[in-house]
Amino acid sequence: MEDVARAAGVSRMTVSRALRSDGPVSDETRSRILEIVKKMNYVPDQSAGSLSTRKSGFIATLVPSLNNLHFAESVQALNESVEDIGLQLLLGHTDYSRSREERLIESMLKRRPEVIVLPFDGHTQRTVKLLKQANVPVIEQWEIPEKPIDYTVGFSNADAAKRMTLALVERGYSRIAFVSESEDAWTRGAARRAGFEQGMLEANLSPHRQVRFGKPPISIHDGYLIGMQYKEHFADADCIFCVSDAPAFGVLSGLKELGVNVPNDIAVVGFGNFEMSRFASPKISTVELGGREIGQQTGSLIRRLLLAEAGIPKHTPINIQLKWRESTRTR
Amino acid sequence: MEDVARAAGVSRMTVSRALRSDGPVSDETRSRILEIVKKMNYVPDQSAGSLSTRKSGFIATLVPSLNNLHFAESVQALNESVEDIGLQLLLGHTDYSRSREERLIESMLKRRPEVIVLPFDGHTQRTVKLLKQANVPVIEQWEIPEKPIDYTVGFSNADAAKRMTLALVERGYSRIAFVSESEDAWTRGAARRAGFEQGMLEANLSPHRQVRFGKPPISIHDGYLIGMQYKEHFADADCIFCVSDAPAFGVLSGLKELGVNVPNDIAVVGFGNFEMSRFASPKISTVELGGREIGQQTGSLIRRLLLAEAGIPKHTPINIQLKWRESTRTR
DNA sequence: GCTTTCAATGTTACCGGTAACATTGATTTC
DNA sequence: GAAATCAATGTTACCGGTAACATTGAAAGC
Repeated sequence: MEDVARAAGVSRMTVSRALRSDGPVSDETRSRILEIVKKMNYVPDQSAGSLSTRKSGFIATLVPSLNNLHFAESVQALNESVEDIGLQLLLGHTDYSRSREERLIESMLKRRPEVIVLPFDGHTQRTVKLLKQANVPVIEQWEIPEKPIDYTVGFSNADAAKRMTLALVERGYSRIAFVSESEDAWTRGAARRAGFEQGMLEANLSPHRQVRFGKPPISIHDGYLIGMQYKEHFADADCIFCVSDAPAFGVLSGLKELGVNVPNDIAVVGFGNFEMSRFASPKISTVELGGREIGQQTGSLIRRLLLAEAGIPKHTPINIQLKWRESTRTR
Repeated sequence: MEDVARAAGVSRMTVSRALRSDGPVSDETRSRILEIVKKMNYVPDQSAGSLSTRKSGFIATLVPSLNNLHFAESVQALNESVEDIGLQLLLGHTDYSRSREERLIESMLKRRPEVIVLPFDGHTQRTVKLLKQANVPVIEQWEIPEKPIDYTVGFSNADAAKRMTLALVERGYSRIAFVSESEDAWTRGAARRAGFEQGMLEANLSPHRQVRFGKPPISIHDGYLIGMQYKEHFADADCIFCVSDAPAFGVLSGLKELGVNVPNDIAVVGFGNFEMSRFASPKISTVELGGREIGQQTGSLIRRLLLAEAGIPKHTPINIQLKWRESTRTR
């Protein structure tokens, strides 16, 4: 910057001003400086600037995994909605591990992010402490925590699963089985299971047809193995409701291999509306979660937070939708 | 840091040393300082440190899109392989646009990354200029450029497609159709198409059975629409080779809807080995690219670069594999 | 014509760390 | 016992920007 200033015959400060579009510099001086900047290929060092302004321009962003289009989409939407105001995502994936989450947050805080965005899936005590002390807005996404740290953007997985369950009952299914992970480490999965149980109880039906298999996150392959055990698990069921589309897709291919017809012999329902569900055969009925919307809403929430607007709501609800396709009968 | 130093009765410098595991500080002093750090919840500011050491700890990383498990996996693998040495990814997605790529690089350079990782898919002239002037190692991934900027990690898409084509011929297919995007904006797709054509010519077969449809990146839905036009496009073909697994999956569901049997009436082959291909019905034969391996190899390359090791090869080749499944006949 | 005002620019200090060199005091060496 | 050595710690300056205040000179106001 010194070099540029010298070449332009001004002080460093004037160069600094010329580079920020709002700085009070005469048009003539600015254009002269910008020309020299270009000629000398000068690229300002944003870290140095951040140190002085105390604005890092970073958003610490955690996702469970990129290996899942939900999250990837939501990150992409978030990025798109904040990049025009010069914000950068610092991305990390927790791999569904709370201790990894804690470690990531600890290391990201060293970069002084202006906002912290993370999925809610339970946190360690230390994570909560770190987040609170960071003195930075925290946005928890996807599932809504009972005790939010700060802001939330998401929906209730339990309510969504319950809604689907009751809709299935309304469509004539009564012996509905629920497929989920063998552990409840994955909070959102556990919430969906709870929603299923509530729905069944409310309809006076048994919530006890459940298959629990596979470590979170449950995969297509886990679903396939479950599907292959049709006789054992689903002989008296009329519908298989899966905790996510991945196992639903797998279950379908297992059933196909056994010659079990969906939806005539049994219905299959997923959760999440992955792209593959639209193209499975039969196409899978599922719950659409709006990953893009979560990213976008988080982005606009961040913009408002950084402008220090007043009256920003603590919770931004996201709408879910039931998608009916070929894997269920229509009444 | 000043506060910690005062509380410990030492100078700031000693605190700084105590926080870096290698600093020459007596064990007693270090443990005392670390205790105070913990009690006061002091989190050092890495930007300030970077300014002084001139090491940002950032890796600028571009991907075409996160909306594709290939890239997501490779990013995840890269991240895992460098996070233990304290490196952070600055992630951006180009959305398959070169001007977006240019803009992202420009903005990331302000963070003074220590390495730049990006997919090769053609660059603008200005991008190349920016990269060269940045005076930082550049790693181009996936496709191998004819004129690499610096380091490369990847494989030749043309060779891979040619290999698959010749293998199909060997399996008895001769009237092979190739499905790809309507534009060649996507360099890797164009390379695959070129490889297909070379393979067919080498086998003395016609490379002219081609369907070009959809904007890059071609989607499952595009494939579906293409599959639905079986009579029009594939009446005299015996195999459909798709530029990626996404359209292959879509083609399959289109054909199924028309009652065309795969592989008896016609074979379908993809490229990329997406997870869905293993669970489609029939399961899709495809080319496995090794996204994780690209991420890992890039990670270990970066480690060697930052240690300034000697004799680092400019190119790291990645192996591809042909995966034979149900969508093709075995000879 | 003299003061006021204001836009454009300059000066100084500081953001929060660390590099490089200086200092100190105990231990080793002969 | 004096000099040499070395581990532990301190001092000073600097990394590359910007905030905050100071200065300057031309235009506006009376």
